[in-house]
Amino acid sequence: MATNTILWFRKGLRIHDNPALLDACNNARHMYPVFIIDPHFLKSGSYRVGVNRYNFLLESLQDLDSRLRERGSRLLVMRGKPEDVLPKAFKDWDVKRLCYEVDTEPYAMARDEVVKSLASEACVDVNTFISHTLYDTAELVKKNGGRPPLTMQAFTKLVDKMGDPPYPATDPPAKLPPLSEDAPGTRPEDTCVPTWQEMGFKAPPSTLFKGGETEALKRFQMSMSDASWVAAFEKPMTDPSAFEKPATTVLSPYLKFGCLSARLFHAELLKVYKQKKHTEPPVSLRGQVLWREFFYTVGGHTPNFHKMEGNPICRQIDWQDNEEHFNAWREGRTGFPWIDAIMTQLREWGWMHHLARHSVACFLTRGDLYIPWEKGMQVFEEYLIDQDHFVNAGNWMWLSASAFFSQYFRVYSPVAFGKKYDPEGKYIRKFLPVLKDMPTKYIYEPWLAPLEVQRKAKCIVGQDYPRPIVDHAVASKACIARIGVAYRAGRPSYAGADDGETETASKPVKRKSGNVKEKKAAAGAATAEDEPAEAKKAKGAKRQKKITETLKPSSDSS
DNA sequence: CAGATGTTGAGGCC
DNA sequence: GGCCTCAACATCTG
Ligand SMILES: Cc1cc2nc3c(=O)[nH]c(=O)nc-3n(C[C@H](O)[C@H](O)[C@H](O)COP(=O)(O)OP(=O)(O)OC[C@H]3O[C@@H](n4cnc5c(N)ncnc54)[C@H](O)[C@@H]3O)c2cc1C
Repeated sequence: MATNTILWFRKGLRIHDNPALLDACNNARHMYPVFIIDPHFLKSGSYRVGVNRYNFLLESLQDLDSRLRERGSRLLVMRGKPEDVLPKAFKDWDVKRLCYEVDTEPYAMARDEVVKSLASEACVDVNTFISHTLYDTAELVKKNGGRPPLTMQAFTKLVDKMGDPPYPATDPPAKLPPLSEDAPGTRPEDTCVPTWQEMGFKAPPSTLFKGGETEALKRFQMSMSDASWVAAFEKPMTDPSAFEKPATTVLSPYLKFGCLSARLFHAELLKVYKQKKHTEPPVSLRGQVLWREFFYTVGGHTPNFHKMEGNPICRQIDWQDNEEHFNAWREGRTGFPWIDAIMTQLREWGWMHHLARHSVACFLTRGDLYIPWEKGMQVFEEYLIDQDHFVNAGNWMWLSASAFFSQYFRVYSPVAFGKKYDPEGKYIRKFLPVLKDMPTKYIYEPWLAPLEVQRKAKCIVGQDYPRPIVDHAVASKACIARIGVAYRAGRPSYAGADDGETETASKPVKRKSGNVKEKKAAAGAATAEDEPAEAKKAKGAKRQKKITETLKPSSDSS
């Protein structure tokens, strides 16, 4: 018997690969596609979202509405809280089934639990579908023995074991079940997509990227159309300073909002890979989609993933907040043009290249300022158009050497790193026009320019552009030393799992400290004197250096 | 338990 | 652009 259904959009702002949409159409007399906006939530200021991402969302809703209209339906943008709006709609529209895509973010899980119980009180069936991620991440965790894998290698193996993810769902019928036009609360003027002004933003959006499924598919097709580029993609080799044409796909905001299906992306990549020799995860383009899946999997199954405290995989480090330094970083006035340009791109575009994010994240945390990674994550949360809870937190832990990555002594230089890609500083000149006439020689270090040069460039350091807030050489050394102390003081609590310990307090590392130095000395001597020249040529011996053991660990007292 | 490896370091050298 | 060294962590493998 035909019934009335609600299709509740939250993420998954698309028509393609949308199993919840198919289910909501199934046997439906009237289907009500709903998106709920809580205007007070936004205005209360407790929600960290800037106008660029918010407007991207509004554009995505607008596009969704037109695509629904092409199919004889339309989007109802309801104002209020889900726990008020939905029960009322159940009654008003005589709804028997609520369909939506699963969202595993903590706040979404809590929200959906409340809605589920309200639906059950109203005798409304709830059908949910996993289509934001490639897999059901809970299944991945189960298959991995009940805990998420914490390295990309382990994760890739696990995914291999799982087999290919579900193929994208079929397209919905050309004609969707219509709304009942006399249904209360559905008048177009009451349910249209608001503007950013109506949502209380004062300044207009400045990003170049337009939201919506139409734009997502266009951009996706564009990226995939160059099969050689797709097949040869190697993430670490891409250029963070490219801005005329970004070096990576910029599909992230579309994947974040579900304007583009990750499964469609993945399936199309496999098609290209069938035809061509290709790179492999983690560096390949498919690898990038797996990184997203990785952070969703770990994040969705780790308590307090977005915090240091109470987070079992996170190193407990004695970060120190410093308001002055933090504000300088956030506002792009650290005095390092490479850093400040990236932070400007963040505010203006809401998107930066992955390695640009590395540069500024490293600088804020383990590289120079020693400020808590959570502070940086919150700034990204406000300004990124692709802000994604688990991905953002996971990458911030990575960069701050708090989880996943532990080579904290490898520090990005706020001067040298950018220069490698963009010796002329085009990227800096683009985002920091105050430096546009600074000679190339000084573009990464304007404080070194003689005053005469600064005058000629119409940019006096300390006046038109700030002096550097730290001496990188000094600051990075201090950071490395300090993190070293924190590392030696304890390990994240998950590490206790091996020997059955599960308490939350970090436990000290058991380690004999004596032998480290001896090894170093011996190895140094060996490389200098004893190594035959041809040994150096050993194929693929990139890191084979520390050669045959001339060192005897014998005298190593315990 | 040593040795290789880990998406993406810098700096020197060729 | 590749290779080496700097100093040095965690994890996997045989
Ligand atoms: C400190 C920091 C914070 C970050 N915060 C976010 C965030 O909030 N949201 C976000 O989507 N990405 C985040 N990233 C990851 C990465 O920088 C972006 O996903 C990527 O730059 C987006 O550009 P793209 O779509 O052109 O990437 P491509 O290289 O074209 O990759 C394709 C897709 O793979 C996924 N992907 C790529 N790299 C990563 C990664 N490292 N982790 C997870 N997924 C990845 C994205 O969905 C991306 O769209 C962050 C990185 C860092 C270092």
